[in-house]
Amino acid sequence: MNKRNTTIQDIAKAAGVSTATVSRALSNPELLSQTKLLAVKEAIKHTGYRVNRNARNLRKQKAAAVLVLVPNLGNPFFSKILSGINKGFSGTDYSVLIADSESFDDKTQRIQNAFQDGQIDGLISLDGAFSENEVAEISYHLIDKPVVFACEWVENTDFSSIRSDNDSGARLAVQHLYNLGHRKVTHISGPDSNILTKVRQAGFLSECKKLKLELTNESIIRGDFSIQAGYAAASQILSFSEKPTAITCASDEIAIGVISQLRKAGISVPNDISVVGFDDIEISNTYIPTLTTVRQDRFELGLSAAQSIVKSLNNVKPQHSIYNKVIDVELVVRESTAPSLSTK
Amino acid sequence: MNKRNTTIQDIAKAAGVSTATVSRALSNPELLSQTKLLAVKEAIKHTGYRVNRNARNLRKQKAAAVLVLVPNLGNPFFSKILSGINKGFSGTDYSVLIADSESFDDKTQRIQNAFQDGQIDGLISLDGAFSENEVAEISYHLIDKPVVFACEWVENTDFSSIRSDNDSGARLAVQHLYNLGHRKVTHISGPDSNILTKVRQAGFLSECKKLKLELTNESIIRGDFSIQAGYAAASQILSFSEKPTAITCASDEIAIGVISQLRKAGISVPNDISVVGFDDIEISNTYIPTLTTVRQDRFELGLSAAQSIVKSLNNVKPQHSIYNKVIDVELVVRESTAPSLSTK
DNA sequence: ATAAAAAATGTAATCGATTACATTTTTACT
DNA sequence: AGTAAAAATGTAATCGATTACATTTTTTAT
Repeated sequence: MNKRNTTIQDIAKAAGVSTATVSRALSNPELLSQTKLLAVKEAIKHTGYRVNRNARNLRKQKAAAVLVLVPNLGNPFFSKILSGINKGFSGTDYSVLIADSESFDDKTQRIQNAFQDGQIDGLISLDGAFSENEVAEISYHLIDKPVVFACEWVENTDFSSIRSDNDSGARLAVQHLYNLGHRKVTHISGPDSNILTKVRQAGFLSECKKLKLELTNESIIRGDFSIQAGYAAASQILSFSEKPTAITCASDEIAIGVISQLRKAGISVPNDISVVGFDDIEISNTYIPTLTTVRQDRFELGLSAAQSIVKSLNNVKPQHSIYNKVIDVELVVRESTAPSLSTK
Repeated sequence: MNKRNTTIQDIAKAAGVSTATVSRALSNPELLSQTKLLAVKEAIKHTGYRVNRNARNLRKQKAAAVLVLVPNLGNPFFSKILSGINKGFSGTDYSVLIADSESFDDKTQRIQNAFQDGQIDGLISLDGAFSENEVAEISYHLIDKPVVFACEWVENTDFSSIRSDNDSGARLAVQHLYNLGHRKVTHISGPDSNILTKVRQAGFLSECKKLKLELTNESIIRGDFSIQAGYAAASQILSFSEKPTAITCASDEIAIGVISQLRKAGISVPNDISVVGFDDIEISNTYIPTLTTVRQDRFELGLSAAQSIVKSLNNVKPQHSIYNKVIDVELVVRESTAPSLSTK
């Protein structure tokens, strides 16, 4: 009933070898003679033996696990990234732990603890909202531990990161609208402190200047990435004396909020105003109208992050090379944008 | 540089006590005298000592982790459930491991291995697609390990489960349409083998009978839960000689697909046909028209599942009581349903 | 004041694998 | 054949905590 676990000792006995040999069969089979290796394998198959992770990790001072820090697990935006991360670790023997930034007060402490407890070997953070202090703490305590940011990142730091080409994305949106004849474009951006907000907004402004589009203090509306922010922004736009003919948004959710709110006010997208989103989330292809947007490959983002961690974890000597990868984005033209009326 | 970890030995020395005392201070402080307890606490604070999880788990034969099996991590439907699960484990010292059913061939094997390796103490499965054989395997090998299904479940088994009241949900939808005067209703269901499909479909049929609504072989259209299934179903409906005046769907995604496709064919929702969804996913409140749907509380589903696992894990003697919880659903009336024309 | 019971603390075995080091066996070369 | 080098294997210490059991200290009751 209360049968003891099969251990390496049992296998050793069954195969007529020492425990060292069994252990080698497990992790360095090339060191063994065919005879013994076979004997051990046979014994293992026979008993259904599996190595005890805790024992191995204790001895090896490893965790065989990686923590993924998600800013808000409830937000579906992250699911595709998680899926990519999972894919990246499948086939390795790392487990993926998930934690929600929102669920604890002191992120830094929590991360440090996890490392120190021997719970994790590496960190993937989808959350770029770290203060200077926090970054300093992490850098100091986690030297030689692999940390990579995916999607978001922290400015002016030495952490590796995988990100989309947000700048190009913002520019592509403006160019597309420009080509459709639009000359008055407004950008609805994300929360001030967010790095994605900054980059996309900068890209927008820079491209507008390049194309000599008029810029006023009504050219940028601040929000967050939510549908509600879209509602609010739309209401603001409705109050402008001179309305834009097109809008670029920092997220698809904003775009959807905007479209829905504009429609309530009797303004049709794309007939009256064109709208471009950012992300290409699931619904964008089914919303009415379907959404012209900048696609970022969230799966790839997660996959690359995972692969980069696996790589540095497999290097015997922890190499400190910072790895930055920028993933191309793509403009997906759908129904929410149309030629500007003024030029028609 | 290569400083050894602070261990319980160091604390013992610093506090002038034995390692046993330190260990007790950690897990059973009530056994100690104030003096010693304080001394140990002081030493711990001073050194920033943290217990090594692997050592503790090895000795205790625990993992302090739980596996969450997700049918498809990329599907945003699950994110809110995950969020609830995470909440349920926050404040405990269990970690949450995540795995994607899709990413491995042999689910059962994978689960068993994780348990056997000492990687996990319990399992939450959001995936109800287990064959009889698989269930038998799991039941046999995982007696006394807490396993709970959330959202989906497996019929005729002794596993605990947390589920929404899918039957009531399906009935509420029909009643709502009935009250609006609809007498010809079609149900678009999910994949045949899926348990949610079965229950919601049964509820639909039963309620139709109860209300004496006409049922034909066009009353149920088979699909899966996707937007694409909605497209396909809409096309089929368009080909019916006698079209329904209302449609209930096994998911919001289906509903959105249907609405979008119907609109392309010039049929307006809700003016020509009413549509009810199921789930109340994020977009439902912003889609155009906003979606009348049956809300299931996904966060609560995850939270309850986590809590039930924590409870059985904390019981010293593994109790085998099967825990089944059914969570109420709620009909959320929005714009996609309207009184039937024929009765107006 | 003393025996018995209860509380506090300590000693050392234990969980199950890995690996440094030692030893034996095999191979290669003169 | 004899020896050095290489390969294979074994012995036993080790990772860091927990806990059974033993011992000491304190409390309680007579």
